[in-house]
Amino acid sequence: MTTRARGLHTHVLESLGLAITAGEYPPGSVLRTDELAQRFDVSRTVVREVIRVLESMYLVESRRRVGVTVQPAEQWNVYDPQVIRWRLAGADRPRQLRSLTVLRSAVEPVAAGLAALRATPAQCADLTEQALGMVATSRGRQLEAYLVHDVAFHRIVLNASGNEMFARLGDVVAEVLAGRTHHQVMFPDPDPAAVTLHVRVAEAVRARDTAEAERLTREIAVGALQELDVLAP
Amino acid sequence: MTTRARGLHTHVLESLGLAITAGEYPPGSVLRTDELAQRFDVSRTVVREVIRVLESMYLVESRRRVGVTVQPAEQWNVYDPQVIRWRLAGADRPRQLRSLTVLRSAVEPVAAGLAALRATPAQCADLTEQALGMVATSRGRQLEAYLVHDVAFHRIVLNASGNEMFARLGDVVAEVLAGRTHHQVMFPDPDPAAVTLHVRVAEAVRARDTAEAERLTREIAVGALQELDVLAP
DNA sequence: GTGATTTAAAAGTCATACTTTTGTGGACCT
DNA sequence: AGGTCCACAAAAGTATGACTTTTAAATCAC
Repeated sequence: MTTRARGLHTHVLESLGLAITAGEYPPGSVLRTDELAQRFDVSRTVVREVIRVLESMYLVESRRRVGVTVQPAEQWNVYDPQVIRWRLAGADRPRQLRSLTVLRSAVEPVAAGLAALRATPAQCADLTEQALGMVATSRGRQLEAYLVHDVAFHRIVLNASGNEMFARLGDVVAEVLAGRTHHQVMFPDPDPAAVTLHVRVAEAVRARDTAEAERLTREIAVGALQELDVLAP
Repeated sequence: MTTRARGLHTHVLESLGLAITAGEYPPGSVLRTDELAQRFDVSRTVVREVIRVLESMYLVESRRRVGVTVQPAEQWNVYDPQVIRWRLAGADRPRQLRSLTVLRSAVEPVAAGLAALRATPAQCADLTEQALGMVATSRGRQLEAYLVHDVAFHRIVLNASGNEMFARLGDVVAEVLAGRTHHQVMFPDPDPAAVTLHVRVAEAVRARDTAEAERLTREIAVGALQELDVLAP
C-alpha cells in the first residue's frame, strides 16, 4: 500500500505530487490526462480533478492542445502544507528543512514577543506546563515525549501571538521538529541550553516581558540553525 | 462580467472562493454539488473540480452523504496567494492587511540580513537603482511610480536572501504595498524617513553589513506598522 | 430506551460524446 | 527563401447519465 485507501483522487494526487516535488519530472515535462488516467487505471474525471489541485499549488499548468506542463520549483506554492509534506518526504528534505528553519528563526521571535503582550492566563499556564514537561523529558532518551512538549510549546506561542499567519505555521513547526527528531542524526538527549531557554521564554511571556521573550526565542532559533549546520552541513 | 472569461472553472472558483472568504457562508454551512451546478448553470463536473481546489485550500470539506461543508476561518490556508487575494478583495481586508504587515515585519529584517550576506553584485546594483527610484518619485504625488520601485525593492531583498520561503513572499508584499497605496487613505507623499531608510538598506547590503541591513529593515517595518495604526485603527 | 438494520441522500467514479482552443504543417503567395 | 494564411488535429474543457460507495438518519426489534 503506497498510501491510505482514502479514495482514488487522494491516491493519484499523492503519487503525482510526490513525484513532481521529488523532481521526477523536470520542469517543462508534459503530461497528458488520458495517459495518466491509463497509467493510474482511473477515469479521466479523477485525473482532471487532481490536475486542478496541482494547478492551484502551481506545480503544473494545464493548457489546451499542449497538455499539463510541470512548473519549475520557483513557482511552487511552498507554503502549502501538502507541498511541504511532499518535499519533506522526498529528495530535497535537507534543503526544505533548512529553509523552514530559517523561516522559523524569523517568525518565532516576533511571535513570542507578541505572545508576551497578548497571551491569556490559560495560555501562560499551558506554556509553563509544556516547558516543565520538556525539562522532565530532557534526559534519559525520551526524545519522543520531549518532542510532544516541544511541539506543543511552539504551537502555543504561535497561537498566543494573535496573528493568524503565525498561528498557521504551527503545523510547519511541528513538521520541522518531528523531522529533526526522526530523520536527522540527533544527539540522544536535547541540548540542555535549549531546554532552559524554553523555560525562560515561558517565564518572560507570563511576566509580559516582550523584549525578553523575543530575545530568548531568537536564541533558541540560533541554536536550531547551528544544530542544523553541525548535523547536516 | 464578474470575472475574466477564463473558463467556467475559473469563474465558479472565483465566485465561491470570494463568497466563502467574505464570510457569506458561515462555517458549517453545507453546499451540495448539484445545487451549485444548477445555480452557476454548469455541469457537475466543473463544480466538482472547483470543490476539490477549495478543499485543497481548506476552505471546505467534502463528505459523502452530508455535502460540502464550509470550514471555519482558522482552517483556511492563509498563505495561498489566491486566498490572500480573495480576502484582500473582501470584507476583512483591514485585518488581513494587518496580519500580513506583521508577517512582513518578522520576515523582511531577517531576509535583509541574509541578503547582505548573499546578494550578487547585480542584485546590489538593482537594489540601489530601485532605492534611487524611490527617492526620485517620493515627491509630487507620484505614488504609482513610487509603488513600482517600492515593490521591486522588497522583491529584490527577498530574492537575494537566498531562501525560497522568503522569496515566495514577494507577491504578498506586492499585494500589501499595492493595497496600502490604493485602498488605504494615504498621505499624498510617502514618509521621507522611510525613503531614506530604503537607501540606507541598499547601502548596507552592498557593504555586506548584515546587522545594519537587518536593523534598518526592522525600522522600516516598525514604520509600516505605525502607519497602519494611524490610518486604520 | 438501546441496539441492530434498513434506507436513502449525497458524494465518488466511470464511460462517452461533444466543444473549444491552439500548435503545427502545408498550401499559397510574393 | 521567406512570409502569410488556412485547414487539420490534438489535447484540454464541458456535459450528461448511469452506476457505486459511504454514511447519517430513520426504522425496527428487543
